[in-house]
Amino acid sequence: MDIQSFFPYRIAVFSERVSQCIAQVYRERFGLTRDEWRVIAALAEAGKVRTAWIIDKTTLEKMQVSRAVARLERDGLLERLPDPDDGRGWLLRLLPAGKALYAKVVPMVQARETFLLDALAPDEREVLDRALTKLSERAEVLVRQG
Amino acid sequence: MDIQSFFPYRIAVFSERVSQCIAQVYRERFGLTRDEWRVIAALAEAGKVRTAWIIDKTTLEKMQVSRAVARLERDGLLERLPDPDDGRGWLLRLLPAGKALYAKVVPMVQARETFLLDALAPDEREVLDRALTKLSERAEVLVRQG
DNA sequence: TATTGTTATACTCTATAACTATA
DNA sequence: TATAGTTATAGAGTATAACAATA
Repeated sequence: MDIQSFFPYRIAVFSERVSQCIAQVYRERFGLTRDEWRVIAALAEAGKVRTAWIIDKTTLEKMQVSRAVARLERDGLLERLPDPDDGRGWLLRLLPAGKALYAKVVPMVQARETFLLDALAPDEREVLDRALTKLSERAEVLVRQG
Repeated sequence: MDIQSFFPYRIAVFSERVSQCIAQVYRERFGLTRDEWRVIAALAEAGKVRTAWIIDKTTLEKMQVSRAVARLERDGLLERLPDPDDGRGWLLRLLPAGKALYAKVVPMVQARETFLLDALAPDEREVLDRALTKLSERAEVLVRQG
């Protein structure tokens, strides 16, 4: 077995590199952690939502979301409102400072995504898209079966 | 921007899931860390090599390799021999216990890789392969330019 | 003076679970 | 009894750089 052609290894190295491209923007230029960035990105498209919705959207654990939200609230980027439908939970909403930050980050990371994907022809992009979906389903099967 | 269709996010989630599939084998069943597994896998195909070669093959930092090697040596899985060509370095080689461990892990992780890739038709696999290579090159450009 | 590999240190991240308040 | 979210804590991983030995 050649590790460098082993698919899971290739994906891990590739993913690390792509993540670094994006992290250079949200971390180095805007001081956000990955979790904070994900919470902001999820909130920006949502308006006002419950924590559980964020957890689902971002693929983060409730604990990670809890901590990221605490930091973002402390920094004045979002607010937590009591949930009228469930006294245990909160509704989360970006504040103007959070929206402004998001508006600055998005074009930069989207430019990077575009630069990456421009390496592919439209039909290659389609195949890649479907391949990721199919592989992801199979990976989930394996993870679940242990 | 919808985070769930943002390519770097999709790749990160996908990669995490695939890594988990493989880690279930080498970590949960054989007690290896990711770095230890990479060092063993690289060594297994190489025979006797210098540390620098491992660093190159595994995409790990010299410090991570140094620590993984120290643990693997302590556990009797590999040995370090003085490098006759360079008194600063070492030659690394798997011991029988290391080879035996590798021989047990490989079929299991390869079966998982096969199960994943069987989701794709041969031509899809080719496109995926080329796409990863092209995207990876572009990502490296971005990482380097900062 | 540069390079190989080790060690130190502080920091972040992760995983598990206990805990509170409410349903 | 179960669930939403918080907190505690210990362990693992990460990043930076200092360091000794050798080139």
